[in-house]
Amino acid sequence: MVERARQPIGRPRDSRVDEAITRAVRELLAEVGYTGLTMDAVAARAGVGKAAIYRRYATKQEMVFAAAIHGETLEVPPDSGSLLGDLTALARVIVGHLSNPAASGTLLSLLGEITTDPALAERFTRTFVEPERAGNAELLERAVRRGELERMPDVDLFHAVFGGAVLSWLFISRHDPHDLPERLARFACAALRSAEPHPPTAERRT
Amino acid sequence: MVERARQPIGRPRDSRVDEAITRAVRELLAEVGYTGLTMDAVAARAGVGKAAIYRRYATKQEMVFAAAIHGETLEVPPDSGSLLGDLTALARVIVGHLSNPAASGTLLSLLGEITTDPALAERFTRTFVEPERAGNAELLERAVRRGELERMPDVDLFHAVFGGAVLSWLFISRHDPHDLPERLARFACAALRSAEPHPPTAERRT
DNA sequence: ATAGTTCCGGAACTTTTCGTATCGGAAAGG
DNA sequence: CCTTTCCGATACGAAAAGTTCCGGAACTAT
Repeated sequence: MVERARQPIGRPRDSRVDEAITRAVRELLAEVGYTGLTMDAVAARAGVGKAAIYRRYATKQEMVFAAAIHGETLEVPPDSGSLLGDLTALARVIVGHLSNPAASGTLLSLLGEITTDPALAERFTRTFVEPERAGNAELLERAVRRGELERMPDVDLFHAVFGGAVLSWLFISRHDPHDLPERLARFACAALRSAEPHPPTAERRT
Repeated sequence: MVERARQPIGRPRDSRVDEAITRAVRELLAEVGYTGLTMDAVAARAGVGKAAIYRRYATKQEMVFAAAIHGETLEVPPDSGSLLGDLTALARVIVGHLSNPAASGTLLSLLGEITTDPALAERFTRTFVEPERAGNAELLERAVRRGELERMPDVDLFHAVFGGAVLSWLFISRHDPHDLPERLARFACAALRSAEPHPPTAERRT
């Protein structure tokens, strides 16, 4: 009853095959999109057999998801000394990631699939959404500690506004992103600074 | 040589077939999503032959696009008397439209396709994005005329922020939208009101 | 009325793609 | 040496997109 044989026996998997598959998926996603991507094309470009792919991923959906999130953690930008500077840097990080054609095409196609697949939605939330929300919260906490903000803002709302604005700017309006970070950061900064419960009529003042 | 026969001859198209196809597409999009939608399923549910579909739309993409935007013009909410009220109403309209499972699934899947199809992207912009941006501009102009805003804000940025925030809230964060309109309107209103080029140091004053 | 045109639902057909299975061979452990 | 698992290659069945034909119906022009 002692579970001992933890190391697998048999020929081990070739890590170069993993890398070739991931690279092929990303290239093809950028070129032909999610619906245009075929398993045979992935196998051909990666120079592997289809069996090698299905040994790793059960479905095309799973393969694409894995390739899309492979090491794609948005890092929190370093403390710039001001909320406006931090927000500008954050916007630049998001724009940078979403400007990658492979990542953007994958993200949008995945969003379409998510509406009908609760399990995929759950994984997406844990892998993508939660870490980014936590990063945003950290950035806002710095501003509170700095004294730029009196209290902690509505993190959920800020997260939706900031990420959603970049998403909409790039993929719905399809504008040039070159000066978006400055404009968006100024907009968000203004909103956060004047986040008083009741604006002009100061009914309660300690 | 006189071009006279402008009215088509032969059996006219049955408008009930158009309606049945559109309804079937929307129902199926909500149930199985874009990639899960098949032409055979549309034909079966609509109770029509596939030939009737292909007589109207050349491709699946075109059919879905047509069904998605069928009379889906976001109307500008009536003047509520204040910018905050107008923004809350606008957010409610957007949330209402995007909460429809058929419309939301369609929109997201379409976004994924758009990344690899410039022609589709162009049509999407003209049909969806431009009218909504114009509606936002009208709403902001009311606030300027009312005196709530000193000058016209950055409409492109506002449009991306407002729509993008709802999009992200619903489909990326996947939160409950019931109190989003109020929170988002307050956030955006605060940003718009304090949109001064240089905040405290009033260097130029006429 | 009748001929010509276009529509209708239904069904057969071709091509493409997903996912599985099978093959000979290679790389690891027992 | 033997078992297991991997490898690339290929073949296969099921499903689905898109095309095409059918017999019949509806509408226009003559």
